Amino acid sequence: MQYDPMTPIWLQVMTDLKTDIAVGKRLAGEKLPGGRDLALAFSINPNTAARVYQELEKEGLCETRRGMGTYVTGDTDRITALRREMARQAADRFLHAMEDLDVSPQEAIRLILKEE
Amino acid sequence: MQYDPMTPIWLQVMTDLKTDIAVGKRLAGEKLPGGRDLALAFSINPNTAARVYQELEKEGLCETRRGMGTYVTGDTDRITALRREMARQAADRFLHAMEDLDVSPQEAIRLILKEE
DNA sequence: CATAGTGTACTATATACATAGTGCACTAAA
DNA sequence: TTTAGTGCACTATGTATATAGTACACTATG
Repeated sequence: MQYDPMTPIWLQVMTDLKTDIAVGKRLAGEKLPGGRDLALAFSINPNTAARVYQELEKEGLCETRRGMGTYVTGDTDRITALRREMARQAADRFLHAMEDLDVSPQEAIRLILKEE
Repeated sequence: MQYDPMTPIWLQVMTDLKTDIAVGKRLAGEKLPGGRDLALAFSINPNTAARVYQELEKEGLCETRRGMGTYVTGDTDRITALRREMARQAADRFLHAMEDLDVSPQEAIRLILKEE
């Protein structure tokens, strides 16, 4: 995984894990890698890995139990909502950019269909 | 203008100016605000404003003449290409997000048409 | 109990970002 | 020539990020 130098690494790894959870690549209740293992897997510092889990927990997407590890939340409704939120957010960002660039919705659709 | 704390301010202001240039709100050859005025207009530090113009110049979107100020490039082809680039980039980012979230192109179109 | 795996809390260093402030050189115009 | 506007080059401070390294406490298991 290569990182965008303009975005905090913890945020990029967090987004990656969020996506995995949203699409079921990481299941509800599943144990996530330990902080040190996550650091190895993503080639980051253990401190940064800890930050990732802290932020995920703030959003109610995982639960940390001291001495045991970090687990994906068991709240399946939360996970279902997450995927909708992330898709909606991406769409809104795209629409906003199109608006700023004076690109019509029709032309925007043509863009995502690669009919350039 | 309010800033996203996760993104460098110079990049956000730069994107704002790029968009203005792309859609013709700032015309080719037009004089841009002086560094100190830009700082006032965007509520940023003059040093940060200078950074914005430096980065814009790196992308060939403006030209700086010492003692005179900074001007939008006269290269209209470059400006025309800019709008296409920015739109294409936004579309690609959106498509990539949809792919990660296992959202089909059809559903993606429904999202940007707000048919949820 | 001893151990491995784990989360957590520190110290320390380096870099980027954003701010504030000062000063100087260049350009055009009064 | 004087002035205003401008780009540019500094110093300095504070914060966030990311790294490295160390240490400690908790949990489950052998």
